Amino acid sequence: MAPDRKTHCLEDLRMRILRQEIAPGADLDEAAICAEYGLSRTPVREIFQRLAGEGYLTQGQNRGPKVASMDLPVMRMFFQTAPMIYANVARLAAENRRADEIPPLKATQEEFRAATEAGDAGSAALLNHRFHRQIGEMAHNPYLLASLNRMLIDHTRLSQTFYRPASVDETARVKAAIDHHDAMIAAIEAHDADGIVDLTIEHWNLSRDRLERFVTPDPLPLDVLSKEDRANAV
Amino acid sequence: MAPDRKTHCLEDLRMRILRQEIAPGADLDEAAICAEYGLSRTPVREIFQRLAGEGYLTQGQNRGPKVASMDLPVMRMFFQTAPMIYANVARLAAENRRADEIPPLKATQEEFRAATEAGDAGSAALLNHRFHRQIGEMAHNPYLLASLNRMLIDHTRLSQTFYRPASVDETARVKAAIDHHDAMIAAIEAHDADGIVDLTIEHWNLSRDRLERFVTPDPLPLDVLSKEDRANAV
DNA sequence: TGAATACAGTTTGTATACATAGCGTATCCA
DNA sequence: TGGATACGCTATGTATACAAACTGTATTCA
Repeated sequence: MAPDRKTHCLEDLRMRILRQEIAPGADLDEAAICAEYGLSRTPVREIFQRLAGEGYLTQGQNRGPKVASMDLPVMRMFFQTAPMIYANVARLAAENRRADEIPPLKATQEEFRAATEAGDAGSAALLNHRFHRQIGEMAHNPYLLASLNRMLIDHTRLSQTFYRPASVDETARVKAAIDHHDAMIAAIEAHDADGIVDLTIEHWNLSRDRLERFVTPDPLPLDVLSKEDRANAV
Repeated sequence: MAPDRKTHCLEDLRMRILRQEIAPGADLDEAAICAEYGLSRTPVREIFQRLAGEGYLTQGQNRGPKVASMDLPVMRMFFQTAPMIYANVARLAAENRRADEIPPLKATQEEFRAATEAGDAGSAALLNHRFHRQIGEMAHNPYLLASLNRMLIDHTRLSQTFYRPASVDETARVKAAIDHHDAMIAAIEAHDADGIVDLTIEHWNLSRDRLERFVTPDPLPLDVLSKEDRANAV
């Protein structure tokens, strides 16, 4: 059915952007997407509008849509703003959550746990995204939700490498993140606002360390080139 | 030219929603808007998508667009969240503003001053909206800007009565708001982050008092009906 | 009489054809 | 040879026709 194709296109584009399969700053080819998803230009253009509204894309006048970029000034803002938004959203979620919102959150967490254990890094990042989005919705605050959703787009894009642990140390970090989620669910369920703020800050610190290492990785060793090579290099 | 008509339609709908000429919760008639602005359905539908992304409208599946409602739970969140967002945006604006962003802000303020002096309540509310939006953009923080813009939609809708001062006391409040704006411009220009946070809180408190009075007005006098009338009323 | 279903009218969604605007290239002139 | 202009191509924007879905009403059957 047609709406299915449209919904699929929308969600698939979101996913591809979050997984950086479509890189930040890349131009989207309308015709190619029409062909790929079997839709005409009209619904595809509506999808572009929608994704632009959600912060996945930017659109100029008479100019194709571009995937939202992640340049340095914006990244600075990301690290500066994230803890405030995350902590406040979490507090409101603990205060305002409805009982029927708990089971879906737990379900996401189980899927998330399974994906990390299966080593499915891409799915894990997406499920982590969904987990935090669900908490955002439980806050029932449309104003903060707007910020949170934009933060999560960039957070998920940045964290693509996180769930692909390269070392024992990083495996431990992923396990810690899963434990945080469990504790966060418990705190939300118990209406423990102060508790979840602490947990959220802790969770953020874990994430931040990893993200900052990704943004500013260890420098390459200085002596990879022998003196002769360096002399010949120019 | 066509883009002009489209842009005009977009901005005019925004304005009509902000001024509550189209009430919260109202359904929009696609055909009527096409006819009114001389556009076909395609661009009008794109405008709807865009306005939905900005938080002016909500759209359901196979269902016409509705103006975003302002129900009680959301209003609670509004009052709870506004000072945090406003204060943080203002701080960042003072820290990150570029020199070329100051003159447009001053220009808006002059238009705003003129509108209040002319007693043009609708324009004043819209120019106040633009003033705070411009400060939001000067923060150069896309995450917080998303929250701010959504807050300003509801703030402007709520404040429709503000610039239509009914009493000497309220005239004084409007004057105070204008003075706040002047001081805020000076603080931003001076990179005075702490200063503008204080100003912003003060500005918010002024606004909040007025808005809360609008949301919960003084009760009607109890003795409007005489005893006999009440006896006959049922 | 009440409920359920079928049908008509309206509204929403999609496809396609057409119009316009931006962009690169090639050619011509100085 | 360098620059500028004109031409054609591609991509973006708009209009319209068609399809599907929803809504309200009327009719029929229990």
